[in-house]
Amino acid sequence: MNNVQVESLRDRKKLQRRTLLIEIARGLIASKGLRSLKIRDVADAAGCSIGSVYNEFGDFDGLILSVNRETVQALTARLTAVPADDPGRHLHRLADAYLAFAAEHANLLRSLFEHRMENDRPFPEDILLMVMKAFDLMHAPLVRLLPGRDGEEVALLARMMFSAVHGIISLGLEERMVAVPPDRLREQLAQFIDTHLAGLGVPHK
Amino acid sequence: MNNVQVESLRDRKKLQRRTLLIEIARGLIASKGLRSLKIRDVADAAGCSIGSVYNEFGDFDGLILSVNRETVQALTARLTAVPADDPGRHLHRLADAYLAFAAEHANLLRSLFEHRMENDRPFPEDILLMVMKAFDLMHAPLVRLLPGRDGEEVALLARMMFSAVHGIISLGLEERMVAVPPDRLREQLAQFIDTHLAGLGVPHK
DNA sequence: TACGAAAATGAACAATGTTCAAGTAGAATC
DNA sequence: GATTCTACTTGAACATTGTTCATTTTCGTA
Repeated sequence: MNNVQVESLRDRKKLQRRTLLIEIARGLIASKGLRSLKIRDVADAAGCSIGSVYNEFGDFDGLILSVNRETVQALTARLTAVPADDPGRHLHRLADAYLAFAAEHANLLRSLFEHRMENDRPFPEDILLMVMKAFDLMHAPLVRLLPGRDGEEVALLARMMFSAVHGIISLGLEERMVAVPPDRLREQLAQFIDTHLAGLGVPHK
Repeated sequence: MNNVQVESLRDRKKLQRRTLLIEIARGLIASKGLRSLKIRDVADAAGCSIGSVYNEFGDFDGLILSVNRETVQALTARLTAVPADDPGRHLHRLADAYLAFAAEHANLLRSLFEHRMENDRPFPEDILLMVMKAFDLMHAPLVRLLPGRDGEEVALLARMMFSAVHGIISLGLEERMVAVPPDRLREQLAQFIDTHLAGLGVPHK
């Protein structure tokens, strides 16, 4: 069997529209929040019928998940691009990058972390893995900063630090809860990481 | 004017039903998640009409907010009841209490933090204040542990620590993201607080 | 060109939040 | 106790929005 398919006109148009639909949905979520996203608005903006959206994504959740998938990909790409020179600086930069992404795409990140599936359907494995991979990015620098410590301990520590940073950022940016200005948040995150590293016995430069 | 109203039969029934409706809505949110809450289910379970729910809460958001209001009250009560003897132990107990509450009422806490209002309506002031007050509970022990430090600095630190604890717990309990067992989380939180205090220069007992 | 598979369509349906005209029950007045 | 008035209750009807599917259209292939 030949898996190298010739890209037909049909395939090209299909992919093009899929991309367009995700693009439109992302724009709507980003600007007005997940709760305001409507299938009909997406279909209208894309100039196609509601049925085509269903044909492409199965259901509403499918569309949302496709947007969320790309969100976590974009986040991971951004975090992965952070230079990994000095491990201490690496941690700070990871936190900064996360903050910048969260500030720019607050609603998209909320959609990723807060969206619940209909009827307890399982959360897609691939998105879960990508989130885990993002969580793990603090692992490498922590290993370098804490040589000799138990491997699993450091892994848990990495996940915990990431969760802490996530909490500080997501509550910090929550407008309804008197948001801290991003610059102020940036300082706080830096202080948080320094303090925590000091507590772990890492000498400060 | 006399504000001491005689409690009429009408008032008593009204309050009784209001309480019942909130009770039912809370039970449904707690057991099946906010997304599964339906006005008709609530009205049916309470043995009244849909219209009466509207009459009492204005709209769907009103009902949800009433449940959330009681959730934050219950949380605050629980955190306030924590003994405040030694400031270090106080911090640990606050985190433990938060964890216990979150583990017992995961869906209610999600409803409190994740529910978005329709059409950008403002978040109710009183709930905001109660959440802020809960955040502030870490302030007093930190002041005792860090005498001589700038007041505003400590206030920000308290909010940051609370946010970090919130992040560790809420991501840690997220089943879809491979939840950490509560006992394991408890250890991690204790370690987190100890490490952070050490980093702040607080001598460990 | 003719045929068949795949996709697109949108009317109809289902679920669910919301409104409101009409009815009912409790309070107030006599 | 009867009457009147006010406030509450009701549920049918409506509006919004996710979902389905028979029909039509489009595209690849023989």
